Amino acid sequence: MQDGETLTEWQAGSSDEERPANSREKGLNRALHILEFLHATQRAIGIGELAKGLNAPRSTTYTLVRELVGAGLLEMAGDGNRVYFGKKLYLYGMAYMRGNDLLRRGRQEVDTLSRETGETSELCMLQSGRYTIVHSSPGTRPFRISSATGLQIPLPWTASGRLLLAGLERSRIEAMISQDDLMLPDGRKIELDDFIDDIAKARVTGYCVTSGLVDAYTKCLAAPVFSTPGKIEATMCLVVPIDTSEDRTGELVALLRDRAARLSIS
Amino acid sequence: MQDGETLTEWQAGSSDEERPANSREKGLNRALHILEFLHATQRAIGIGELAKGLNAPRSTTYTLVRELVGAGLLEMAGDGNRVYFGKKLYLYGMAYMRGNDLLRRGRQEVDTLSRETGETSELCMLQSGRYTIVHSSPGTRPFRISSATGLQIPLPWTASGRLLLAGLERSRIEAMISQDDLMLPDGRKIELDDFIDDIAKARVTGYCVTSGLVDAYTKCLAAPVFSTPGKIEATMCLVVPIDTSEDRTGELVALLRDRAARLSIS
DNA sequence: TACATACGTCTCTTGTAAGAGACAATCGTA
DNA sequence: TACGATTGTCTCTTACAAGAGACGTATGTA
Repeated sequence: MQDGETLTEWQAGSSDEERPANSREKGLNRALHILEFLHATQRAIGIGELAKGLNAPRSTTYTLVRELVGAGLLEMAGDGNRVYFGKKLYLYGMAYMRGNDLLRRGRQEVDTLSRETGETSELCMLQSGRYTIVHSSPGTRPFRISSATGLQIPLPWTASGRLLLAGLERSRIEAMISQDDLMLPDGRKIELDDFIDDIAKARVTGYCVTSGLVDAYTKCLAAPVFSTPGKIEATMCLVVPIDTSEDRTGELVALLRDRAARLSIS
Repeated sequence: MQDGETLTEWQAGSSDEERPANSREKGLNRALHILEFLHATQRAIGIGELAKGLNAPRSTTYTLVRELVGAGLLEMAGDGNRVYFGKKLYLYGMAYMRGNDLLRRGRQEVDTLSRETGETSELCMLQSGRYTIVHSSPGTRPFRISSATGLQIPLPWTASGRLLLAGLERSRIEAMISQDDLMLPDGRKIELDDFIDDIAKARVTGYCVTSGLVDAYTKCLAAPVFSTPGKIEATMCLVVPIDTSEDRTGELVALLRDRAARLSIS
């Protein structure tokens, strides 16, 4: 996990946060931080460790955890003094899914697409300014490139990222992308201008393909899902081996665009 | 929905709440109430209406909703001034599921069971003292008895309820059951003593069947899922037409118990 | 046995967030 | 056009929650 400094960065959504001092913090905010922290760690964690990770006072953390456990948003994990997400969050999440056509149908499309093609398929969305894998279905390859639901990746590293930002003004895009985001895992740096060009291009062609960005072995194909005409709400994407032939890539893109379009009709 | 009075009853989990007065309420609690309220209504709702429903001050409600929307736990629904659950809750919920073997495997078992039998199948758990359908799979009957995930039903109305309470002391059971819970939808009343007898019986036999409780047309078969030996963590259940033959019922119970036991090995 | 860390609970103070209520804007409807 | 109802924002006060820190206990390890 990151050190204390980065704490403020993955705060809740709203981009323009005022930072008066390290004075007292509202309980609700602390609680939201706790959830966000658990989402990042992806496993149960001790309360002390939690307090340290958030640099929140221990006493406050104990109180909050107790309240959240009481409400069912958190649960004490098996061994006794660790906490993780609770059943209530699962129930709320399912309720969200039920009320959200795009998500519900998108999951199905992704599942069938990966079954049909044998490739890893994903449904992606913009979530508080970050690229997020909302649902993914593994594919049948021996070396499958798995990526967990909820994983967040810098926008410039992905084909979907280029589509999700299509239609936004340059200034909004700049605000969303940090210098770190432009640095690929292997050390290469993407130029902001190139990235913005890519976005414009993706917007026109209606799809996007990137090769060897997140890792050296995969290609990423993405197609937009529209909510209202012109507004890209999500993307469907396929993650395939980088040596996939031109022909097959073309076929897959066509299929992908078709399925994504089907989702858009909503 | 209920009137303002019932508000205090479906508070967060902890059973023993002190109620000093209707003085100031903590922000976090208000927020938890909002989530609980949305879970009950199952649809987007206006902020004013929300404030009224919770009898919370309007100004506070606006502030909290803004914060929760910012954090992604809530989203403004399509038309503009209604709120409902947000993407974050879905992501947290999926994370919970991923970290929870019982739930993950339970969902699969339920799905296959309903496919194999053609009957509606459910995975149920005790959630903050209430019987909760955690996952359900429709079954293939023309008149299927559907019941949404997250639905909460009084414990005495169900076969699963009898199993989930097995092993608790009488006093704890009494504390969990209100007079309303003992009143069936058709007006009949279950005697608390009968209910507790049923629980003891279910505990011994290792399954439970109830007929025509929630409605006049269905029978409910349930089998326990153990986390640690002796501790019932969940139940699997089948909802079948009330005129299902003795023989078939027996077969189904056997199958159900087998599957539930398989889940227990965890 | 002593020492250093971590855990969970409690008490007390004070900075601040919850809430009352006023305000302007936007409805519908008579 | 006048009306009542609803919506979203803002200001100001004070009741109260966030936090510092002490305490007792349970670890591990030298």
